[in-house]
Amino acid sequence: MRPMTAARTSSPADRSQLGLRERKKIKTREAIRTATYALIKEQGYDATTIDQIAERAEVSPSTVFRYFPTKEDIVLTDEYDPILLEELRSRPADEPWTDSIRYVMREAVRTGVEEDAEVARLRTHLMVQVPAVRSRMMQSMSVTGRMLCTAIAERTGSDPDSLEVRVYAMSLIGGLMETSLYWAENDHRDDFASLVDRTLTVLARGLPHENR
Amino acid sequence: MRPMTAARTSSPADRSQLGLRERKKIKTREAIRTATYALIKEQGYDATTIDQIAERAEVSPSTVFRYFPTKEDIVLTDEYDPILLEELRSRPADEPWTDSIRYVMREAVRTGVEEDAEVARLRTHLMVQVPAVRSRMMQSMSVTGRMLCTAIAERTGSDPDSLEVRVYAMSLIGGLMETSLYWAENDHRDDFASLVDRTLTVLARGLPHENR
DNA sequence: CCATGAAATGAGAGTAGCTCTCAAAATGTA
DNA sequence: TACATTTTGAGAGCTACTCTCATTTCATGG
Repeated sequence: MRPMTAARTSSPADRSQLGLRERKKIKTREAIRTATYALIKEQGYDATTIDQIAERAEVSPSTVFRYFPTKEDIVLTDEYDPILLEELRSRPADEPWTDSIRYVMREAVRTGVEEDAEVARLRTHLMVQVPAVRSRMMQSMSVTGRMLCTAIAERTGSDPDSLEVRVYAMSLIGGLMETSLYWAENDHRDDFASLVDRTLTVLARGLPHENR
Repeated sequence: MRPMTAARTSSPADRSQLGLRERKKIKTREAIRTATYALIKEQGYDATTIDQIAERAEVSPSTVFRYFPTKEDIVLTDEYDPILLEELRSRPADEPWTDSIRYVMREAVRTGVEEDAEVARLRTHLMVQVPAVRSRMMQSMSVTGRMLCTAIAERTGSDPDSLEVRVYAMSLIGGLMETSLYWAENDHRDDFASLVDRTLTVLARGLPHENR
């Protein structure tokens, strides 16, 4: 999951371990991202072309596509899923697993937003503004959903491919997606962690105070 | 909502009422859709170009884009939302609204699949196979989600823009989306209405038989 | 330190979705 | 039949994205 978090650049400690080649690749990746963010802030998403990004990052357009499959991915890509899965597995086995999910989600959100609040805001903002970005986000969320399925199945001893587990996971994803949009639409005024908390409560107990 | 239903072509009775112009427009629209479905069945989605579609439908490529904003829309577009909203409003006020939703969803699904089972299958199949189609579907589902927000808010007297209502609606949408995918991935062997029933149960009561 | 192999990059051509403009054709109306 | 409006076609143009191939950059063993 990566509701709207910053890039998880490998820590500087690791980087000096790597060969010149690897380090250069990381630098290029960052250069492209940085250039993209800057250009989008200046001109908006649609007005920013790959050629412009390439020029500012001082690479060729070909290279941009070598690093990122699509324009949306430059803004969004990150790999939080394995970390999330790891954390979910490391929760005590006797903890009710809905609590585990709540804990892990809150944790993921916290580190994500804290790491680079500005990028988090830009990303959610683009999710609201640019349909292509929103779509790409949903797509990556659904990958996270499949991962959640395996985690939930492990924990509950059920089949990860069963309709029930899949529906549960995707409803969770859908809810969290909407939470991100809500946050951005309200100009990031709310505390995102609290919003996530409320979301998980709704998902667990349904809408409050109504004739259900 | 339109989980994977057929085109709602206006009934023939209405059509003769319209002028030549309107009738021709409807015919063109249908020709483009028919051509697209046929070509996709022959060659697959990606291999089918707009030019081919235009040629088979005997219109110019420009006209194709005049009728459908994107290629995905040729496969997916329909407007069931108003009907869904209408049906939801016509449910008795004292019925628990979760029951109303269950009833309306089941009804929508039933008419949708019955209307043209083959198209329903093709659509869900494409949702699984083609990321662009899936994305477009999710996008249109989220529109349905907003509509659901107003309906739920009407019924429960809550704010349609509140986080809780929005999260609830989108988790519903996410769950139903996954149901469609599940149906297609299992080669449409299951009875779709039953799947929807199970989905709504999960959403209402969570996963069964587990340590929650 | 250099030669050899591998990996990364750049240049460029090509495809297809999609937009926009403008003139021609089809249709409704007086 | 003549005029006004709507619909269509033709075509130019933009951009994301793919693929190929030559060139450059780095790693490594002698």
